[in-house]
Amino acid sequence: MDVAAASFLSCGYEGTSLRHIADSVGMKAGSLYYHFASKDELLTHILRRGIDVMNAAFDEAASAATADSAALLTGHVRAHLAALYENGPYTAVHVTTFRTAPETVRREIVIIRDAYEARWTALLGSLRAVGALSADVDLHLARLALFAVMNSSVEWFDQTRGNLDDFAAVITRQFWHGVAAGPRS
Amino acid sequence: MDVAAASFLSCGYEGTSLRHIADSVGMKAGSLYYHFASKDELLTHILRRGIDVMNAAFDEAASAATADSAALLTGHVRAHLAALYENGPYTAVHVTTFRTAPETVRREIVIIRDAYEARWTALLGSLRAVGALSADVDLHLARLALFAVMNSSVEWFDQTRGNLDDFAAVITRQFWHGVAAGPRS
DNA sequence: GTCTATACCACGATAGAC
DNA sequence: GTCTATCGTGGTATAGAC
Repeated sequence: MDVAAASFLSCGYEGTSLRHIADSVGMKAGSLYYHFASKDELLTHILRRGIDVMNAAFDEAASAATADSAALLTGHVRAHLAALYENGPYTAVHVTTFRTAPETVRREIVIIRDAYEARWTALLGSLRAVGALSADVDLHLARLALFAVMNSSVEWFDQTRGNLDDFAAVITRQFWHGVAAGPRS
Repeated sequence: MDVAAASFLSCGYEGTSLRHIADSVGMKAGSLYYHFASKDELLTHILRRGIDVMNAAFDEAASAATADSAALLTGHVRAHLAALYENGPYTAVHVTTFRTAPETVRREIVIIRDAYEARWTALLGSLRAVGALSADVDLHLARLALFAVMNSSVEWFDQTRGNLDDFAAVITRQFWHGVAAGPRS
């Protein structure tokens, strides 16, 4: 499954062939069907596991309760990035391959995916409730923007060069305070 | 080419078949080869055109010289989004399909793509030079974050429901000032 | 649980008639 | 400029031996 996830990650759904996966692990293509009923089922398993990892990371970040809103958010960003980079390709597959997956797969996965995203929207909502987040930001848009930065980073962030804690901090900081100089107008 | 671009956009490189493209325009697959030497060349043409559109949009935004830095940035964001949404699928293909394109295609396109991205980094650099942008932001990271939000929006922004000017304004505002409440710490 | 062998299909691409 | 016809390849998936 590791090999399959890596292939889905870099080659996409249609670009991944069961023959190549089997070859990579020293098996024949037909043998894979002892473990999985179809290519779609294999991908579904991988995507499911990816979301499980994300949820576990979210749980851990949530349990480290902090009074400071910015620190709480940084912790969650760090957790999401860790899921993306430190738990094999399962989570990252989501970012790159969900889009082109067959409709049957998407319909099944989108449910748990939405649940994960809802946790983030709720997190931002709670930050707003305590007055840490500006009252006029659209929670939905804010979450999408944050996800966009975190998820797109799989295409350009080199984890061998940069520290993940620093990266999470700088992303959160930019999201939180913006890039403008000086005091807020 | 419109049909081909739409297919690359929604199905990806491997998921797009020349037979389907031909069918959609009432032709036979073989006939396409009178116009294009290969599938790769077809995709290359489309990606090239997408970048041309983006550059033209950037030019137009740059020509509308403004003293106000935030307004200048908003204009460029509006232009990039317009390229994404108002010029057929050519620009959007870039966001979704470049990643899984064959290496030969990517190698050719990445040059002009990098040039476009460099224009944005230069734009942000000039904003910092006039003191509008905080001195301690990483220009490269800031550009990537902004691109992440703009480009990912093709997957969730519904242009039939939202006005593009408003959308550009809200994205820029969030990027510029952040989401935190109250005065900057 | 993995193998061999294979069915069946869709793909990109080419050749040559019209 | 489009057609028909076809080649060769590689895809998912199945059947049955071991």
